[in-house]
Amino acid sequence: MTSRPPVPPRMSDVAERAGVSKMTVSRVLAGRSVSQATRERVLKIIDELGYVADAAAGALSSGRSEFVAVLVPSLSSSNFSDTVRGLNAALNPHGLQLLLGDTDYRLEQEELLVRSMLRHQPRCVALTGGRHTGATRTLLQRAGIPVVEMWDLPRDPIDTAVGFSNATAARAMVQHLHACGYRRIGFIGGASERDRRGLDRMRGYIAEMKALGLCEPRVIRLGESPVTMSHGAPAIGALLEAWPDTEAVMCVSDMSAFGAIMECHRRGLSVPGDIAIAGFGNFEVSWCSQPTITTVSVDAYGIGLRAGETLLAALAAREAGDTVGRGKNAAAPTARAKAVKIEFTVIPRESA
Amino acid sequence: MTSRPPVPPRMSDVAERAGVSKMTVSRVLAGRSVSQATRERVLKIIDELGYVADAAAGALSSGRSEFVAVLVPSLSSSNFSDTVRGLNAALNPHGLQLLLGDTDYRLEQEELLVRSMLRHQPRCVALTGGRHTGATRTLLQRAGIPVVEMWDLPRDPIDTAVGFSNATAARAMVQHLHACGYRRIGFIGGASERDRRGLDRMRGYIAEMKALGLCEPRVIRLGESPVTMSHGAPAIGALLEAWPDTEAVMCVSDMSAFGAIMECHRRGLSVPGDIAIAGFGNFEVSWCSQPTITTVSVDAYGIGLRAGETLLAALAAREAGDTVGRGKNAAAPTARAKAVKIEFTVIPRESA
DNA sequence: TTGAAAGCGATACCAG
DNA sequence: CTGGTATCGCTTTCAA
Repeated sequence: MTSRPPVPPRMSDVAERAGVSKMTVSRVLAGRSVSQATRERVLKIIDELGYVADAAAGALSSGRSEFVAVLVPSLSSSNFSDTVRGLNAALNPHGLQLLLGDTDYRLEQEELLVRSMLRHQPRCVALTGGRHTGATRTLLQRAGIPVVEMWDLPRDPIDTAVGFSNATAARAMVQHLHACGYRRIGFIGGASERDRRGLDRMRGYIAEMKALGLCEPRVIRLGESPVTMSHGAPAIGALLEAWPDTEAVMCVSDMSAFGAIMECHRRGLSVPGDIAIAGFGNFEVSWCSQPTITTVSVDAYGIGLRAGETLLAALAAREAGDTVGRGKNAAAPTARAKAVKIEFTVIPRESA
Repeated sequence: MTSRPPVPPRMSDVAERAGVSKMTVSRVLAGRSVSQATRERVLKIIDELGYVADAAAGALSSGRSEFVAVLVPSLSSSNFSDTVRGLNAALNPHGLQLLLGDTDYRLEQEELLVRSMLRHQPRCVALTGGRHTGATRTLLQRAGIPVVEMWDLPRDPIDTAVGFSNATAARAMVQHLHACGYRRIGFIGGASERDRRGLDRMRGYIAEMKALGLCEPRVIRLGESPVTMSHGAPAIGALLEAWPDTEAVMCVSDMSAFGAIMECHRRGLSVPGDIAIAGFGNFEVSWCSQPTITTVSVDAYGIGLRAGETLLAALAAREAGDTVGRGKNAAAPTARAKAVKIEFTVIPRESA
């Protein structure tokens, strides 16, 4: 007991001390059939030695990792962090480890991250949105692994998709406001071209305003995505300056809506008395604030959960149909590409 | 051109088509000195083939990965997601990839995640808080890699720490409230024993109440961590029921404070007219809400940034002092364990 | 149920 | 600046 070896123990060390072969140790770790006595002995030695198996070696040898590449536009948005939680809830029990990346709403960044994550041979990939660079699509297709696109239902999905139409959801909100009797309705959102879901909501708003024969669209676009609470104040300020007679405002997100409502309070405008304000997302603030905020509820966690399940199903199908192995038939295109539609609901509350 | 091979190309394929050895390809990828002409040719082939290097093989061969294990109690808390952003900002430029884990405030979960992440041979580890299971400490020590504990300044750090004393910060807030003239001050926080930082804030509150000779501590503990906006309403309800003459309330987090303020509005109590309410964390809501919320500002992003820098420094020191190699001298304990103290500030606003 | 041998795909090291 | 060779630590595969 002079000094513990400075090099971490290997599987062969464990095997030696347990008087078995490496393979037996490997089987114990993988939970494969090994006699009860042997298993216990090996486990004991592993514990004594503090042995930690090397995942890189395992991945190289078996040709499969336990990684799932996950890309979201922003980790600070509760929206996407809920989706990540959902993904994790679905995938963790299957021993899969999320490799998380934050694209900052930039497609080039997404491409960079995909490229870098693909180096780890992920079992599958979850992306946000339906737009990607050509290279991203190519990379993913060549990788031949299941892919799911979240939060949108792209016309031409890479593989599978779990989401909803942000445009349709926005139209539903305009319809709701219209049904409430509002006619001069404005929209405030981010200025970034990169936030496709935000843009889709804006487009939905515009389309529905036209469809209902309401006033010309009144759109204010300001600031970066994701819009936060501090977005609302200047945005509604700009809106009211441009169109002082606006009756209702639809915001690209509850965060913005909250900021707008607070600004109205500061200006002595009552909500919805003087002006109605609606949000999007059903974030916690929308039902905790005073007044509570009318919004569109989307199950962000559920999107992650369903996306995870979709990936698991694809992996299972692959296991069944393939001889597995280092991508032998990996090129076989997932012919059963499907889309999972997530429901949304307009939730009328006090603010509109 | 009948059909593209279904198996992804290897480095040897690239080498062959470029008419060079694997080593040259490897050097090109690693950015080491290679003649300009050769480099361009290799790069071109890589692009044509869509070659993606296998990180597992690289890690096995070189004995080092590009992973950094990061564990936070919750990914949904903007607090920790900001810290993660900071870490990423510091580490990404150095080609390091975060391996993110969510412990859900549970030490056993943390241990599980550490164990599983250690299998990937991370270059270093960032943990949240100063309390861990014995096994976690042992695992980390045996791993012999730099470790940083964030958000706390533990008495006996595993290696290094970047944080502040939550108790001291809470005391500062009590002092501020006292200086404002409030005497009957209450505290509302979560009920979970697992949220150490929340507990430390509560302890700081109690200690300072005693130190200032104010009333007996008035503590309400309710709900799980992290406390969210919806925590505040029931919590302040309970507080006012138990001690109706309370003049000021200090909340474990801005989220809770916001919920409490909204509840006061519902009850027709003015803040701070009828009751003062303070938060903790300087979250966005604290300066966007109406009234703005008095709080303690902590640079969550900065904690991540500094933690990342601390890890980078440790890695650099290790490179310099060691012959590197597969953990040869890896056991050499980081004798220069240090702690980085992050400043906090009480920010007086409208609510208190 | 167990073991021996043969790689997995890259990098380190040493020559040239 | 470039190439050959020997691993790296594990799992696969096949035999016993």
